[in-house]
Amino acid sequence: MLADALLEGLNPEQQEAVQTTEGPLLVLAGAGSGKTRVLTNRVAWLIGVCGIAPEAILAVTFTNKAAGEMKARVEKALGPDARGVWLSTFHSSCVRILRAEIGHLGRSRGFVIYDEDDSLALVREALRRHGQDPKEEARRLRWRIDQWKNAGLLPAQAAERAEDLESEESAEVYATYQRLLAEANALDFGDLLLLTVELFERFPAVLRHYQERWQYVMVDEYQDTNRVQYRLVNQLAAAHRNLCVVGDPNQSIYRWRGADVRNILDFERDFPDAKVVALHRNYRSTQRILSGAGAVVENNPGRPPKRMVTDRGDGDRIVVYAARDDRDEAQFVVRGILDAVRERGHSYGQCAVFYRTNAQSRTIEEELLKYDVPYVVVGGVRFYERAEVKDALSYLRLIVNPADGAAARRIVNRPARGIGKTTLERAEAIAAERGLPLLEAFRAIANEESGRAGTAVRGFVTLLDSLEAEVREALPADAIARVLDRSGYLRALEAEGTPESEARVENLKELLLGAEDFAAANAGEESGRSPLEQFLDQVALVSDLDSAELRDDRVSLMTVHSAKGLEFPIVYVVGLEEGVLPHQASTKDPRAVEEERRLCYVAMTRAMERLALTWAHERRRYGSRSFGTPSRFLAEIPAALVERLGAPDWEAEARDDRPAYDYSYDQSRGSRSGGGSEEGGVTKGMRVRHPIFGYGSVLEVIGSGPGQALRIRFDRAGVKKIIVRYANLELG
DNA sequence: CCTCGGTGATTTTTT
DNA sequence: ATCACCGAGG
Repeated sequence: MLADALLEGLNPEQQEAVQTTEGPLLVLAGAGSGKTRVLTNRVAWLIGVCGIAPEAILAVTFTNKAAGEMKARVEKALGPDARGVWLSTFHSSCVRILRAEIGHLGRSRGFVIYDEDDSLALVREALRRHGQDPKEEARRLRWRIDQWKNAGLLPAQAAERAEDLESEESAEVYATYQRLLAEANALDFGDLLLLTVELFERFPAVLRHYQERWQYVMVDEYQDTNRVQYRLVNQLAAAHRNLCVVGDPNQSIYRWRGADVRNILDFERDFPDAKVVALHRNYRSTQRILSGAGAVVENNPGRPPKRMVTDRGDGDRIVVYAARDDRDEAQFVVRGILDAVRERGHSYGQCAVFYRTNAQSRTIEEELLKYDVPYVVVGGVRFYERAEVKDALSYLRLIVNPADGAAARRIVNRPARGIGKTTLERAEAIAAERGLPLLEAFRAIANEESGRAGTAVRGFVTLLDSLEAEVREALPADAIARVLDRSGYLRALEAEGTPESEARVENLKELLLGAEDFAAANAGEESGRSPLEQFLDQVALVSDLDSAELRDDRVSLMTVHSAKGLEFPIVYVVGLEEGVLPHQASTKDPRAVEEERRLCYVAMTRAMERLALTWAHERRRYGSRSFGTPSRFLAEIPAALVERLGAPDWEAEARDDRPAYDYSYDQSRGSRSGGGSEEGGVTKGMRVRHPIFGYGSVLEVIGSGPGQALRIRFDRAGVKKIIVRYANLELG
């Protein structure tokens, strides 16, 4: 009976994927092919039909949201029987394992999890200890360390592979960074995975325990796994070899974060006996949308993807709108949405706007506001990364783990209590010298110094001590409330009385509410760790106040990356220009362009009924004006699928090898806007390209009309004075 | 120690 | 345009 229910409504391929429980299985799940349903039904099948113990199943996803969704669906099918399944993200799975086993690596189980900010601060500190200036280096190096970790390289291995002096030095700082992390009893995101893999490698008996436990392993979004995740999955599945991975190479969009699409492409090589099931029936989009998206992604080299088919009918053509500028583009989008809602019975919640970069949301938002269209921007600054929220949490972190230097550094002078840079630096020097945690260094100052600084530090240390006594065993919400009150943080914020400070107070209230919810949801769970500790784990690993983002009565705005996994009846993808999508930074590297193309594919395949792609001739970018040409991806969509709106026939020109529009400043054409007017004229700060000197910035505009000259600082050739009329300059 | 103003850079970001 | 960071001055 349950068996029938679990197969009902599934197509033959989906059924096969659900029923294939033994041995390695690769499910190639194209966009909208009902992948989540297959995964959840497969879990339910294993338990409810095959009689496998829930405890023997591990299913990992990338996001909490995906994990939560699957968990809910499995529980719906099976009831409470499903409880024992480990269904969580890579990172939380690793946290659970490490909380139990990290002792083997000589580390304490009470570790805290550092986010990007904390980790950046620590990289700075590491650089300082190497006598280097942390200014410029820090961001880049943090990135590099992250990449090393994604690739599964510990400092020693990174050093081995260093081919130049700079890499060697970086690897040394990496080693110091790891040491500082250990001293702070902290792990960064990358460590969670890397140390788990290391643990399993060095302690086979520990690995064996988990291998035996998990007879069935499933991985979602396998195309986005990085090398460490790959190793982890292979370690865990090695004994039973019941490994099911699900993914779509065409939706691999996190290469820049260390994801390695080879993981999925080589699955059949890794497991020669693997069964492969391809889900190519699409349940989301109309045929035109599907064919258009497929035609784009087919331009990537490699095995051409299997064409997706749908039974949703042909649908409308894909609209391609050539806008005059970004405002016009936004207007087009908003008018279209208003039309869909007023004339065609759609709700705002069924409409979405996707863009390549967050900065592009501004123009769209302005226009939506103008017409009173309700919207929500998904993503952007994350809740738990807001300064005030991090401040409050840092108090808790420091109370739970006095070794947490990042937390101490953060709150020692927040609210302002007269402990400035000088004092902080002295504390850090003491910490480095005597090998103490930062907080202990502050204690030393409090005990040893009598001056103004000493008094201030004493105040801080006393505050912390009394807070610790009050709060350590408290419930998270109480702890936060007390911290905000006793530290004077809330009072200081309220005293400011600015709109910003009010918003911060609001955020803190939201944090309190979130903490209360957490306490309600997690009452009595897990052993050994205080509610406060559990709460801190949770906020470190949850990207946002989870849900409540997509609302039925609001238009959704988000980056294409955030859109992955979602679907909307009506979709606008804006900014389809060279330099935007594909992004400027990606155009030099063919592999990066391929990823941009997949990004375009992901964006298009989110649409169920109506899809519009827009580009703008002219766009405000970094404050100044820039001119754009239609994205190469637009030309890859067969004309028969497209309805072209807006400005003139760009396609004929785009087929040419030249840019679609020639905005050269030569004598025959003058400036684009007809010369003289400010509209298209050259202004200070503008970026231009000279046929001989290359790119440069305009320092000064001298005169006007035919005699107009420019002083330009060229990136390579220095400052030169150029007569516009003769120079054949291009904007760029 | 705090605040203001100049400087530079500026993709995407599940955890 | 905007934001984060740094250095000079209050």
